Amino acid sequence: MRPSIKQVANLAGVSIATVSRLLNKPGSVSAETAEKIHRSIEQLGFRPNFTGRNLRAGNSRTVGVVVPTLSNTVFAQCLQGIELAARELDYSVMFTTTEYLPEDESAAVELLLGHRVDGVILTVADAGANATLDLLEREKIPFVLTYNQLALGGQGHVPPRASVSVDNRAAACDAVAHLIRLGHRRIQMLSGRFNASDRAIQRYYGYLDAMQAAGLAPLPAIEVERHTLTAATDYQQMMADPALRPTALFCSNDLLAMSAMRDLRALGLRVPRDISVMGFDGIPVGALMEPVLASVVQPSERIGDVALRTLVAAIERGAAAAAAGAAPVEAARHVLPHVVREGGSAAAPAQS
Amino acid sequence: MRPSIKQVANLAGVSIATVSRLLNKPGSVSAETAEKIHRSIEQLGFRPNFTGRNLRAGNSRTVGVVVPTLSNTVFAQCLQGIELAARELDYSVMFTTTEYLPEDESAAVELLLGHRVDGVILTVADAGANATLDLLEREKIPFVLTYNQLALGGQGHVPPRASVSVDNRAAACDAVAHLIRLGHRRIQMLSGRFNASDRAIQRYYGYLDAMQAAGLAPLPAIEVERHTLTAATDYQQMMADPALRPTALFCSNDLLAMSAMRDLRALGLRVPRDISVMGFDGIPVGALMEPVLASVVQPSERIGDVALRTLVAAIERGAAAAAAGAAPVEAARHVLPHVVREGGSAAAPAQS
DNA sequence: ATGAAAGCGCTAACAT
DNA sequence: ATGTTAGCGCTTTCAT
Repeated sequence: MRPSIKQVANLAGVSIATVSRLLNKPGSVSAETAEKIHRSIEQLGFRPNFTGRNLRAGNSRTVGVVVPTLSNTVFAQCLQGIELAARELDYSVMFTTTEYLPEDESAAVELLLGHRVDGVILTVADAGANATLDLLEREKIPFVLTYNQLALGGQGHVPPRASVSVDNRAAACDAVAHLIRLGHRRIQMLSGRFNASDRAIQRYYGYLDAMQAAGLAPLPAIEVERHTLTAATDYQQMMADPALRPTALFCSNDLLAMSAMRDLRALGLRVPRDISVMGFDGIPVGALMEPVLASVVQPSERIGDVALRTLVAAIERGAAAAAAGAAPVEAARHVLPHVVREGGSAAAPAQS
Repeated sequence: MRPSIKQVANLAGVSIATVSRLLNKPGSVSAETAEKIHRSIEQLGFRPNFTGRNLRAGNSRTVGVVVPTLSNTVFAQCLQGIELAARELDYSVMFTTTEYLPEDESAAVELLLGHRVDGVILTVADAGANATLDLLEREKIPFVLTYNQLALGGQGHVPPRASVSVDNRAAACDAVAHLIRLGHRRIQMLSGRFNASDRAIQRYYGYLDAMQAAGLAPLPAIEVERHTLTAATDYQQMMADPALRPTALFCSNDLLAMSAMRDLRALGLRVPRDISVMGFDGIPVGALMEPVLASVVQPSERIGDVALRTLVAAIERGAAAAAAGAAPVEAARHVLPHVVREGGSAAAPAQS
């Protein structure tokens, strides 16, 4: 067993209370006792046990993070932002993945709650009707959504929920507007499964907005399984037939866009000469490619950073409120700015 | 305060021990008591508190993970592999980043040790002489290195350390041999800072091996700050001058390779016509580009998976050993296979 | 300035 | 099959 505060106390010839005091407010211990204790700590290689501390304190200075996957750079960067900020604020991060499976969302959160994390940051498939979020709410655990965007004031009582994201709908609209400005009229949206991502739905709305604003006929979105276009036969047919083929593709995320470009090449089509492609996310590698992947950039690392700070603020506000008696929960809805990155993958359509 | 085992016991009219038993070995509780308790648990929304359990048990079923950054997909994938395996084995993951700063390595590990993680998975700058690893060893906390590769039997007593990686030297050698086979003779290696990555050094040795085996004159590596080639003036000069310019570039990682390709384009050079580029890591997006990024693929997610399983095995072996009295530490050195991915970015050099 | 003691939630002897 | 109790490491009254 590792040395505990007790061994330190024994060795230093003081009570455990004094050791604890030295650790927490060093001012309240006499210089010579402090000296003795420090020596004992050194000698034993003592390290305070957070488990004991947490049990006593009822909080863990740990936040839980739940994201769909780390295979998508977007979430990796977000987690990166969370971790950096957490370290700065002296919080630890417990991390889990859901693989886009809603049932795993609740399991993940259950586990985190078991660990008594002080709060949770999560990206869920659908923030609208979500049992996991309801659970969090029931348990009065502060949480912040990332990427998910809440529909403002739906039917019935929509509880206020904190979130950090871009305005997905407006961002998508800007992206499509960019394509329209380039001269495209037949624009097809390619999307990840709507039921795995409420963002994708918002982005489709943004597509509709832009098309309608320009008086163009919107097309139904083609939903594809994560990055596997080959399975989407309707899509393949559309691409193979010049009459059906759109002049531009708007993809709900960059990975999808890059996969699409690869597939188009396999079909003998050239980007942007034969068809333009625009993505969403603005992952860094997109800017390294040739042509540069046109995309709408969301500040993923910043999203993580803001989410963590928002969460910690809520945690500490909550703790203060618990101490004071009141419990005013206020949910901040952070909408971070997006930027349209123009890129060689989106150009004016060929004259036909 | 959240409901504890005590409230459940009260409500069910049994002792806390009985509740605990139901939770741990349900067989030892009568059907009707179980029924009562379950109802109470349900009613109170009770969830076992791991903190209490951990304090008592002396272990946390949590592993710590320390990687340089999540901005490099390689580490994100590795973490993904770790998380998936951890979830399968019912372990939780506490995660930290070092930003390639050795001093942050120890801080990170200190923090994890404070949380009493049962073991640690880490990628350090230099696994050779590393204070953090020494600390872990002193504390007898099982740990597994990822990506880092230990020099076998160095001078003095080299403690056996577990690691999971590819054979960086052989892999780099294979990559360069591929370039040589294509006809290249003047091959320059571009590398991340050697002092931030012992892998980079191993890969440089691999480069030397391949060059020497082919009777070619190796060039000193050009070390660049993470992905910023623009600052490397010697490199810029070399590229600008056709007489100095190598016919192929071997980069110590894919991000670097992709940055290099971008820069070469800016210089008006075309890949692979004017110069070939080969990377290392085999990140998935490399295969989506055109030309496909030639690279040597290391199975990052698998590295994470194997690391976690190795670690858990060590943890549980350790626990068993502690119970039995003996304490045989055996360090497994997993060398996973790499694969050379040929790609359009590496082709035969132009006749000159 | 320091110590004694209670208790956070839980499990594991040890009774019964 | 169930209850009683001690104790994991720590902080925090309450005394002194």
